[in-house]
Amino acid sequence: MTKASKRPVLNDVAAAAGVSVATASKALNGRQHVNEATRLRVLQAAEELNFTPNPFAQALNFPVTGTIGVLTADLSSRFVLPILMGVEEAFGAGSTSVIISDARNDRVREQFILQTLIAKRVDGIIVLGADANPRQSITQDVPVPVVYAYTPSDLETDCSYTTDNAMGARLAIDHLVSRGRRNIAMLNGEPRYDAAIERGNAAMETLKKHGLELATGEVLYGDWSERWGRQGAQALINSGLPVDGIFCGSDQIARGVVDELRANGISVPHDVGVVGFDNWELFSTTSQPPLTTVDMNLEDMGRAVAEELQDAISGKPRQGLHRLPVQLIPRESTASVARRSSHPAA
Amino acid sequence: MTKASKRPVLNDVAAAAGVSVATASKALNGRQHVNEATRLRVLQAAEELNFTPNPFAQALNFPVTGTIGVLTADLSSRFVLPILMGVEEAFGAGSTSVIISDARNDRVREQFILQTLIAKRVDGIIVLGADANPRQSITQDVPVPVVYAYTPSDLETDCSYTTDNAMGARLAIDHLVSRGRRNIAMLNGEPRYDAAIERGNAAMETLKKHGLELATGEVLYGDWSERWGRQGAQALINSGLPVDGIFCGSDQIARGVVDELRANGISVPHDVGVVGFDNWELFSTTSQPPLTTVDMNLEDMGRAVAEELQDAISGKPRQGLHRLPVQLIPRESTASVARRSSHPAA
DNA sequence: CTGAAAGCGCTAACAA
DNA sequence: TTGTTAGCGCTTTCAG
Repeated sequence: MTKASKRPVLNDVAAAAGVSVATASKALNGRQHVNEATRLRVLQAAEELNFTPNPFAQALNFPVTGTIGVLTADLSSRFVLPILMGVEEAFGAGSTSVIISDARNDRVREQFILQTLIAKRVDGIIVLGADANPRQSITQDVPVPVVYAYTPSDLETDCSYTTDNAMGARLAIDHLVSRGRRNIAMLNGEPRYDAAIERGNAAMETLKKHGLELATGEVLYGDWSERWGRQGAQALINSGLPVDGIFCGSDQIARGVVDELRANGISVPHDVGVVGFDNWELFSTTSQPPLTTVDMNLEDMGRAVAEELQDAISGKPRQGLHRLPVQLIPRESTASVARRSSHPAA
Repeated sequence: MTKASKRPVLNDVAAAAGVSVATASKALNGRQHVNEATRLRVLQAAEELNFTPNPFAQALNFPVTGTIGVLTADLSSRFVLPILMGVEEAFGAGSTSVIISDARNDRVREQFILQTLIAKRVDGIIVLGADANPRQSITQDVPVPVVYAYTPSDLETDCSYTTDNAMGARLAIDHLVSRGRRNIAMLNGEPRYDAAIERGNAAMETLKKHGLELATGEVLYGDWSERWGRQGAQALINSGLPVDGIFCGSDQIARGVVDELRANGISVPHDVGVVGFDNWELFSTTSQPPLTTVDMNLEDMGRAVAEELQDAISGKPRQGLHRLPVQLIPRESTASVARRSSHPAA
């Protein structure tokens, strides 16, 4: 009965190459003062033995450990996942590993997780929220750099990344106007979300720049649901206003709008152009017609945050709130068509 | 300029308590042969200094490292996330940390990730797939225990957990029958998925046990979409068959069915009872009426897999394919109502 | 250019 | 019951 073959350690490599561990170490780590020939021998020995250095032993010699922690407020959130994927991608390629913990919207749990993370000696922490309203800073509770994603910190001295909601609204309105729409309404989400407010205000300002106003005089707030989209559309229809463009606070709202309009014999995009927000493909691409919408590029945000944290860890911290650019995805719900407005009908 | 205060190490605790590191170690780890009084002193010193042991130094002394790896085929999959949350919850409470890596459906990337994980000395690996079709085993490529979740391994000697699709179909059919439905059709997903086949076959068998047959003679296969749900419903209507119950392979299909039936003036559940699969709340609860559906309890699966891996790591490996029970969630789409079938109409 | 030796923080025999 | 000592696997002076 043979003993289970243990993993090779540096000593084994050194022996196989006929050198000391010290030399083997230098050779493998690309240090200088090693004869090129011996370096090659060491490298080859390591290769043959299938040697990988024990990261725990390495960590013992270095101040950084090569792991970072991600603290999510709510893993199941649709916004969190893409960001997480971006983070994962940015770090996964390199040699840092990502420990993910979900606080499940529980403050107590969050504190516990933070303790655990720092006990595990993470080099830095990413705090990942599910909405755009600022949250309480944790930076002072923790001895490592922290970067906030999506949900910014309430401290200006922290480093946060979030979405440029105003830009999204601007793009949406500009797009509708460029498609010849002049009577634009906005069906927004819940006003208790900063994201909704930012989108709403920017929409109004942008219209003003075009010398226009909202068809309804003001932004219509509701919640983020399809149901509200249907209700809102119905209300617009009932109002008798000559609305020819609707900017929605989310794709779900837009989906409801499109369905309701169609149900009332109003053609999208022929009679009314509709723009959504989020590019949640489940809704934006399966809608009939598919939705023009604003994509927040959340995976990019994940990558950006990851790089920011890397920098902070290596001693180049930045501070402030960074708003990442968004992108308009044009689809059929605002396609250019010969329209009523060019030949004003009854 | 004061030097940045280093983290306290065991030595500091020992000094503060006036004992040696050895004693301090024993005291903190609950070993015996320590005077209760000194143990208390050590504990208190540790508390005051806010000491947490360096996990890397600990790992150096133990065969296990306290980290496990999760290899996901596709992090963005709706099925993967709940399982992941279960895993996270099961481990997160304890002291093992979970490293998540997403292969993005890329075999090459998958191999790379595996190398990385074993280089990081994970104690075990969970392979998390996005569908129920067996996948190639990786167990032999890796020196640690592996447990497969959702997507089982193609090796019977591996340990896999997946959904009991047959049970789901059984529950669905039993439920429809118990609600008095006798002319049941099944609109299933894509036949290239084992999950679809298993659900389809079990549905037929269960009907047979009730002395019934599918209203259409056979299972109708399509894809997993709302669109197919609408098409299928339309086809059933056109067929003129007296269908009073429809079992759908997914909630999305069911959603399409319900919408199409309503659009044709057919009442759910009054005229036709509809059962979905997945309990994807986005669809199941917002559908009108809300859907009776089968919940796969994926978070439980995550927990089960986590425990299984724990056991395997501590030397109690199990093998074979485990099918986890599912659960019927009754909602309005099959509510009991005075129905046509009791007073057969024209 | 190479290797012996010390040490990172902790645990575990073994003495005392 | 306690402390001394020797590692775990690796990196890094510092002699040679």
